[in-house]
Amino acid sequence: MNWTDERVEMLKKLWAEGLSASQIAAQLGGVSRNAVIGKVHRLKLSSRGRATSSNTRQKKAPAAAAASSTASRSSRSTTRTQSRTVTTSVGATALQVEFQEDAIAYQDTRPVEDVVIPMSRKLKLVQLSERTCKWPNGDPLSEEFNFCGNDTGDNGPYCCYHSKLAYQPASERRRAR
DNA sequence: CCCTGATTCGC
DNA sequence: GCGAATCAGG
Repeated sequence: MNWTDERVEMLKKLWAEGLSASQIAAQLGGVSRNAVIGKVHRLKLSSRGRATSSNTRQKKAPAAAAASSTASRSSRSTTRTQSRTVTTSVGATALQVEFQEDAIAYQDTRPVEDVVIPMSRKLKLVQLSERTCKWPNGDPLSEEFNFCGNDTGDNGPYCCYHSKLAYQPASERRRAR
């Protein structure tokens, strides 16, 4: 994936908007967070406006590591097999997702159905990791679409609440809702 | 642990 | 120029 003008502009825009590198990477698609950061640096538009005054990097010199041409990179124990398949239509006709820097508010105070309706973190389709609830809210085609995003805490792909909804045992069913 | 940006350096 | 690996911090 090469950096076309469009992509670069998108990057600048998103970066200026204050989105994190990973979010930008996800939105652009085809690039990693690191790629974005690297590009940002090359474009010299780091710091994002704010003077990072307290930034006096330079600590370690991994030169030694570089010397080892052998694949001593070892391996990350964590499985990076996430399914970043967020294909939210990028077709020619289908317009890009565009986040529109919408106000991420909306805290509808539902009449509490039974237990407790946890508030979703209203995450865009980004920032979802192995531990964030992937329960979708709303219409995927809508701009309002978002994911719960709460911590899953060993409940699989969903948070505590949503995993119950998702895997209703048929027995515990009925009262819910 | 998860995430963030920052830096280095082989390609 | 690019970006993975790595570092450092929250």
